[in-house]
Amino acid sequence: MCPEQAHIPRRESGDERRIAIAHAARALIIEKGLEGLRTRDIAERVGINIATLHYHVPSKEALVALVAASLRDDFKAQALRHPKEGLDAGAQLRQEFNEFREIVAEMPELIGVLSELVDLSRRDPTIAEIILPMQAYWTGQFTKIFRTGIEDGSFRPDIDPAGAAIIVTAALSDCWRPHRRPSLEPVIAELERAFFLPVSNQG
Amino acid sequence: MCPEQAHIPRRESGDERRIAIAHAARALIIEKGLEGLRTRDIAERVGINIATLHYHVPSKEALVALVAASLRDDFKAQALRHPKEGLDAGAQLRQEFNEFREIVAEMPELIGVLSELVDLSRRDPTIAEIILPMQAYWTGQFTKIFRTGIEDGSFRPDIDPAGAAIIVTAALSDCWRPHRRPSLEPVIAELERAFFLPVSNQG
DNA sequence: CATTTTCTCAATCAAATGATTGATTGATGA
DNA sequence: TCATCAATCAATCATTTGATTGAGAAAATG
Repeated sequence: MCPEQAHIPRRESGDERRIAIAHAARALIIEKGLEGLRTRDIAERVGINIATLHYHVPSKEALVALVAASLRDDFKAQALRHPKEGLDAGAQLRQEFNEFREIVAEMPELIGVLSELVDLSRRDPTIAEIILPMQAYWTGQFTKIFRTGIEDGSFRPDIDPAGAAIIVTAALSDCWRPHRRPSLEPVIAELERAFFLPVSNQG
Repeated sequence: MCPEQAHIPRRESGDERRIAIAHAARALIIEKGLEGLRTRDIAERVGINIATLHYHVPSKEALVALVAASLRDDFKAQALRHPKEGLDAGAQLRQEFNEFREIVAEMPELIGVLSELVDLSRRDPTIAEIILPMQAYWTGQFTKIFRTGIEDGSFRPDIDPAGAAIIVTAALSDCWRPHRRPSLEPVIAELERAFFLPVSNQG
């Protein structure tokens, strides 16, 4: 009767499974690209049958949408972990840079998958609905920071906040790519010089 | 004798066919993404049989490499069309911006396909061998321009040429995406303000 | 305990897809 | 005129791949 079945495949709850599936999918998108993403590979990495995967996530389309939502949740959680109230514009900008450093260090796949899904958004409205607002939010954060920084005189007065925000997010995203990774710090430094007002006694 | 047979399936030379295949593939990569690229679709768009396509390009891998090489050739041709000898650094930078405007206007798919292949380079050494040097060349052009512009005093003296070059290429590439396209001019303007020295009578 | 719900898998399907085969056509040159 | 070769296609193959079916085990519910 074997009261102790050593190998009992621990039964996960639906949410846990879906999170595990999303994370496996993210890793596989980085490894093989969106064009190399296979439901079988995901199931194998999670350690479940393909049918089980389809039980939790009905279709591949839904699966990619799940990945998109998972990115959004991680981004949101990360932003909430670093409140920016009470900081001046300069400190807020440096805070954003630090958050990006943290993402690159702790969730390196996040930016890469995001960039693939931004491309996909061009052709897939379902994904666009999740990804574009997230990207707009990130750019918007920088726009706000630049606006207040111009007002309080810590940034160059002739900055176009929206344009500068695109430059910053584009440059940071670009530095995610492995062959650009070593350039992250020089690029951040150059961004600071490009927007901060030159103050002799700044630091 | 019917000297004009309206429907004769004109027989193309190998090179012509390969060029046509590369262009069809480029268009399809933009429409469906790398993950949606199908050899059948390419053959259909060129107007040939799949077997004929495989006669000219042995495998799908070779086909993507062909696309990469075709991008490189177009880039090279475009660069040669705009000689930069004799221009000062400021004019050279504006010249580069104009070249980019021209690419966006006349070969809008070029930047998009390039960006997909840069991603692919992370996983495919064959593609990396073609694409990364091309990307490095483009960045290198900006690096040189910044170096000379610092020396002749038209640019901010504390610019890090390599970092600034990455910022510029990343920002321009980002503005290729359709939802960013309207931001191209503001971004270019902001890039100029970020690197040119403020001169009251500059024009 | 009985019933229901949740979760899991082996087996299988149907379509998609990259690639090949074997034959045909037209041009070129000897 | 005939042999050769580049270019082309219809038909077909072998896998891959997203998805389904039907059955069963574990947990929750009553």
